[in-house]
Amino acid sequence: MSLRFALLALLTSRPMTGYDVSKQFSQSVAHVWHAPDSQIYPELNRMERDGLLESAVVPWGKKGTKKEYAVTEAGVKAFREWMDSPIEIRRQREPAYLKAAYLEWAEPGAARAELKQFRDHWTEHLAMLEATRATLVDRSHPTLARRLEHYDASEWDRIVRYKIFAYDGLIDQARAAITWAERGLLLVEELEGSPSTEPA
Amino acid sequence: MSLRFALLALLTSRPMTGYDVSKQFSQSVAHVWHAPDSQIYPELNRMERDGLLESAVVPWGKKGTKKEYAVTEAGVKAFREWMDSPIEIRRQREPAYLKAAYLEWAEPGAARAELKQFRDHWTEHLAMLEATRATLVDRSHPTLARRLEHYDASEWDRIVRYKIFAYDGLIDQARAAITWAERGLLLVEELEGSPSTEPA
DNA sequence: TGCCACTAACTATAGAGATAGGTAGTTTGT
DNA sequence: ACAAACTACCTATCTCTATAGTTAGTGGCA
Repeated sequence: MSLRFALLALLTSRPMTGYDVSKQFSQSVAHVWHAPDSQIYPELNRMERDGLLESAVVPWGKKGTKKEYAVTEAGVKAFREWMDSPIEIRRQREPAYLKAAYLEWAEPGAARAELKQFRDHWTEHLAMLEATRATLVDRSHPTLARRLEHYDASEWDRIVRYKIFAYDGLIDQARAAITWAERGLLLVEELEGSPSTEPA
Repeated sequence: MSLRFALLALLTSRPMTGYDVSKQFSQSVAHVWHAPDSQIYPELNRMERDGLLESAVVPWGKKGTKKEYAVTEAGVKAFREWMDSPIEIRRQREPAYLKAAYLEWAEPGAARAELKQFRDHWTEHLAMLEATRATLVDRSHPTLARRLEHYDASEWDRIVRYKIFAYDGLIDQARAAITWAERGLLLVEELEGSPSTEPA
């Protein structure tokens, strides 16, 4: 059910169309919670049906229209309630660690390639996270800027520091993943120097 | 599709009944890939249908029987192929980081409680991981011991070190999560010393 | 003999999520 | 005038996961 609250979180910064939401998602909230637009549109509909959002049809060009969603009071209440409720703990489900545990079954070349792929993915991801973190620190992040408009300047520091805190957590994770993959590469070099032997 | 390969991984150590698998899962592979038995039983059936496993009905007590699954050659082949294929990258989907980014909406008390809950969950999890890691290092881990029987003693070190490597990654993750939660608790103390003010 | 915890093996159902499409209007550049 | 890219909004389908049951035999002990 977190998708619903990720959407509420985003829409508290300003009203948006489904399209806006799906674009914003890939730039900001997605670092924290990813969703494709095939999930976003139906969920927005359901949230409107449940009274958490209200929509206004606004003209777009000559003939076109678009639907802009705004969070209702009930939506704000639901979001606050979720914020105050215990977090759901996610179960471990990460193919990389599963594979790592059985690396004796892999071709040395494949093992190396996979560890590199994993490291490179996280390196890229880390760069994105650090770039976004920087836009939070200097407050140039567009969604953040829109969000701060609703608040008194005395609150800004508090709000921004929570966002940075979230990114710091993600950055730590990414760094840990990269370090781990690099250790893995060294391990494969050490153990698979000669052609691998097969189990009996 | 990783469940299928997690099951294959486990069953390469020795043939097992569905019940064994679901028990073993919670003790070993589950640290790396969690699944409830309502997923395990149907998946084992499908794997048998697909020829990756073969089952033998063995008597149990006076009237009872049980079904023991063993990996077929096709199963070994499928497992090896999966091991050599690129890892699927999981999208970020972690409610804790989502919440952290919007902590200005939470009651200070609730924010503290959640961060503590998160930290305590990971602390517990870390203890379990470290305990399991220790049984790998001294080779007292039962599933590992059964697995090593299929291999020449010269291979043991290699196999064990990959398992330890996987656990090291999980341990790093757990430690990072705990450190992050503790930083969060300090942050909440710093920012929420006085009663929180509401957005305009 | 009766009870209880455990072993064994599921089923049913709903919701979440991934992948892959489709349709129609708008804006921009050539 | 036309194409290409972008905005807007979905739908369909399949698989994956979570939660909560069900049914039946086993082994021990009070």
